[in-house]
Amino acid sequence: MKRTRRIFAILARAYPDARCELDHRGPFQLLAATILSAQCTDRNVNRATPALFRRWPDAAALARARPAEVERAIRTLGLFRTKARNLVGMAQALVREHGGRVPDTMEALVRLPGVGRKTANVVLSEAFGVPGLAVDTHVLRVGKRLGLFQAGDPVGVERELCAQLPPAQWGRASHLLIWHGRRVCEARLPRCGECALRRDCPSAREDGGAS
DNA sequence: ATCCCGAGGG
DNA sequence: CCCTCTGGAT
Repeated sequence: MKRTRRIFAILARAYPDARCELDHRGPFQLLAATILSAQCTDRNVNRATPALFRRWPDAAALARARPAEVERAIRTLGLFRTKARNLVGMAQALVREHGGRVPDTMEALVRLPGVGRKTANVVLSEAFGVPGLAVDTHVLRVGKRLGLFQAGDPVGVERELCAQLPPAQWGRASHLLIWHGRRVCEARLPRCGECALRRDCPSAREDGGAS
């Protein structure tokens, strides 16, 4: 759809620096950092990862870690019990089934503990250059306000957006929507007054809010 | 009080 | 569809 492409062109101009904000070195650390990013800000994640990766730099090391030790390293992130269990389980699965390497297919990634479609698409597009559109709460909210899709579920949204954009743009499109959702098109208080898409958004309101 | 770049389970 | 897991930031 032409409108969708125009919207992403505007976003690309507005946010030339939009990118994955998780600090990482290579596919494994990206995967780990992305798992940690659930329900907490990437700023908090980036504060915890240096010590985490210094101690457990790869899958082989993390696979042998004691979950309680990992919990202590990520305690400030919230959901630390679940995340620690998933990190160690993910690392063990990598060692057991993939020789300690991060797989580069959606099927293999979503089979790892704690890895869903969103995380898998981040890893695919960021680490492997495989086109993947990551749908999170921001993508859902911002896209709905803009009227970019009909679906209300992540899989349906992913399918619709992918159909409207060339594969080479899928990864970047994710970042642009997330970036915009965090900075301007916020959940409670969308700042329509300073939104680059004001003229193109059906939900934009003059008083600075959106539906 | 409420939210944060989710995933798993009922 | 719903719920739970979690603490830090605001």
